[in-house]
Amino acid sequence: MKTILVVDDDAEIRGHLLDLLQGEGYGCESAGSVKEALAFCRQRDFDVILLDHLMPGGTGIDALAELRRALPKAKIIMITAFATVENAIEAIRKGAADYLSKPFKVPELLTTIRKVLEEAKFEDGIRCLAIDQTLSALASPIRRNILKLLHQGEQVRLMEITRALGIDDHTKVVFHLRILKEAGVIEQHEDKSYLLTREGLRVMDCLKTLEQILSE
Amino acid sequence: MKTILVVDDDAEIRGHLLDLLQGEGYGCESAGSVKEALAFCRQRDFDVILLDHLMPGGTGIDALAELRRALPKAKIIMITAFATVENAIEAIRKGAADYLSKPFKVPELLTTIRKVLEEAKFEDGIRCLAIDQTLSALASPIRRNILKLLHQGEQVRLMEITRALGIDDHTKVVFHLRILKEAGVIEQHEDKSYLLTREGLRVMDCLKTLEQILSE
DNA sequence: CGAAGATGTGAAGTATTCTTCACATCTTCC
DNA sequence: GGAAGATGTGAAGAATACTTCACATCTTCG
Repeated sequence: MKTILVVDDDAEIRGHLLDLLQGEGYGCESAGSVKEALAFCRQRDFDVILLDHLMPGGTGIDALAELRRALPKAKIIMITAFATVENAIEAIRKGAADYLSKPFKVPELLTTIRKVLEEAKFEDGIRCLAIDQTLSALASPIRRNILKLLHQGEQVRLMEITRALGIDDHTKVVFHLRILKEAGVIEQHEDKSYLLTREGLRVMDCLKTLEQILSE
Repeated sequence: MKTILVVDDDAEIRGHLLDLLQGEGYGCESAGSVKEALAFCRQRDFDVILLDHLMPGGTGIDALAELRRALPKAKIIMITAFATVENAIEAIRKGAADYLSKPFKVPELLTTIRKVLEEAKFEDGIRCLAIDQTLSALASPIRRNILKLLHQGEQVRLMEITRALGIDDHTKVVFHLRILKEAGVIEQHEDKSYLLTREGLRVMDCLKTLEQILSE
């Protein structure tokens, strides 16, 4: 069941939305303040957060950043009474998934929710795919050695890698380089030499941490 | 070439040892104080550290801890003029690889160095094996899902995992659980339920970092 | 006790990944 | 220009990893 957190200071609106959304089969909670919302987010996960733009003690825009930090995977829909383009742009820039202006019609809200949930599903799929590929890439000692070499050497050419690892068949190295390239941890310079991507660099940090964990 | 750092406040002894070890084909540096030694360790790596027990400004025992933190992979051999069992035990407890008492004969020193280098090679092999196993374990989505389940649920039983993942054949889950168990990230309670090991918990942290990296 | 479910083993088959080899193209350097 | 080396592709075979199935044992509960 998908879960939604409604954040609005107006108790009546909260009640309406809760009834409506629960009727649609969503799991719902509501919070009357940003503080309360953050407390909820620390306890449990939500798929969607409906966030009113005008909250007592600061705009919802400030809350947006905090909520996103607390639940990076949650999709946040901003709701505002006074819609301006500027507000909308700012909200989207700060990471809101969508933007609705009051008064909105119920079907409009529901389609918006369905839309962001679809997006979430898609992104989750992508993420899973990416981590799968990255971890598969890291699972081979040969590939980890290649990465270590690139980590030290900055830019290294195919035959340098091949010889450094003491491999006779260079096509074997090509095979593993391709896998690393497809995983996005290495890339190829115009002059054909290989180097770590920014992502690859950070993956190496992670690998180092893992090595430390495993060596107690 | 294997490298050795000699830490002793007596310049004459340092000179002797340096000549001797360089003659044996080791790459050597020497430090007259713990501070100097730490400075070296920050710059570069050593395979072995020869550490005199009695250093001005504190015993070598204190230095031992600091040096080990600076270079976790270096093997430290403590050397002392007044050998006592207590000193030796304390040194080993604090992580010294071996213990020599002055005056020692040259062959004795050399065999000790060779011995700890052999140990290091062995441990390095073990470490490689461990990281290989761990990463292979993480490379399968099914196994990562199992880990996530255990991470949330603390203790979970086989059929709970099987059903939660929507798998019909429980022996498939058994297969993956065995791999996770062999990798040391999960263990089995007496009542047969599975849970993360301490190591597994830390590996999950690492995995979370990786996920964040890959979702930018 | 005995049926139903939980846990697990081992073997056989399937799918994937890895290696090897034959060959193609493109540089580099004399 | 052409020999030598660097880089790469694609296919076939070897090796591993994964799945499935048949079956064994051990709990649990009526």
